[in-house]
Amino acid sequence: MEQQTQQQIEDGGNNQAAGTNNRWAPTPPQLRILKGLYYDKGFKYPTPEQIQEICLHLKQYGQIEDKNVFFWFQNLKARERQKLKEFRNVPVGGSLDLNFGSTGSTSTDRSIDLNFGSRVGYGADGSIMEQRGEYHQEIETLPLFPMHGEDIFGNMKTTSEGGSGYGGGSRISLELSLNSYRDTDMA
Amino acid sequence: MEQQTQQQIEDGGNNQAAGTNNRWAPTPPQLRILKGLYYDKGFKYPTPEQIQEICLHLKQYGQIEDKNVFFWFQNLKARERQKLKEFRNVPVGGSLDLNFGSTGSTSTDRSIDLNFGSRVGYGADGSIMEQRGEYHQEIETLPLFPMHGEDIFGNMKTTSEGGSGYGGGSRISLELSLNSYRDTDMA
DNA sequence: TTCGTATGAATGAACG
DNA sequence: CGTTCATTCATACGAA
Repeated sequence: MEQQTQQQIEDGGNNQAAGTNNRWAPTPPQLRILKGLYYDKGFKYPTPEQIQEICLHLKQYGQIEDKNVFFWFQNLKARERQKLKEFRNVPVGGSLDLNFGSTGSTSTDRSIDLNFGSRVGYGADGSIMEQRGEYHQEIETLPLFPMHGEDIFGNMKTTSEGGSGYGGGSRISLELSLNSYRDTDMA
Repeated sequence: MEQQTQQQIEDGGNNQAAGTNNRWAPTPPQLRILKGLYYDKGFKYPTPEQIQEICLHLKQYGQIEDKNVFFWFQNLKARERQKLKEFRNVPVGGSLDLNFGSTGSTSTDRSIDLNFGSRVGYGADGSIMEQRGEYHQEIETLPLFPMHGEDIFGNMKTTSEGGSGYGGGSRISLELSLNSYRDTDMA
């Protein structure tokens, strides 16, 4: 995704250039309303329409965008969840170990679930191939798209709804497209 | 610097062994190619076969699996749509509320419009035409969610569609909620 | 200044 | 497909 998104936060007419406020921060009234919705009303899952509405109302208390409201709810939910999860394994023996609130540096014992292909029918291999000994650096003299004479179209389940009916007819154009991005600078 | 470039991507030689980091992160070349396909080529709906092909090609730029490509396209499509959804919606009353969207000042948003899905189409005047079975005109008073103070602490998921789709209801109650925090004093 | 924490923002992954 | 979850990056701010 574009990663230049979080820079200019659209001042609605009042601009201060020097990187003073790059990042939105809720004004006290905004924060009060948001918290009121979340905690008092238990309003935690606003729909996009409701996000707009909230945002619209909050605009009278300061500059704000839809995505700010969106992220605010997302973050609050996520962090509440996270805290609960970390409280669960507090040693019941004795000493309180209040290590929550840290930025994930504390090694928690959350089991990593590499559930693969659970629902997404692309049924790939699922094998985590370790990186090769040396990293394949992006070389300028990248050879043309290597002939995939192998049967790469073999183990695909094709259960995706995207099945347009054809079975690889557009391979040529895709190949060309991929090749056209060998070393263009657009990152 | 107009880009903060989420570091974490591809430590340049040795990806972490299994266990430390599970989440795939596109390397810059991979990102470049993917974005090129999506934006420049307008390639948004890869078939499973094409996903494999793309993935195979991208493997020379770092570890990657089919599902990563799959998710990448899914997420980009979803978020672009979500953005459009949040930034439209001028109140039907006719307020002079404009410049909702804003992040596009210096953004390299070269999103080439092309065949959307099969759900909504845009008229020449910018109006949105539902292409499904029926219309739904008035979006004024629709008691969507019954939250007025107390019994809301259940598990309200407020999934916008109540059957016929189209959220946008709940204006009344939300407004009330917003108004109720006009001048209360709380933390 | 440096460090730690709180939090906005981004995005990969997954659910229904 | 739209929405939600999980994890991480980035940054503002206060304490040491």
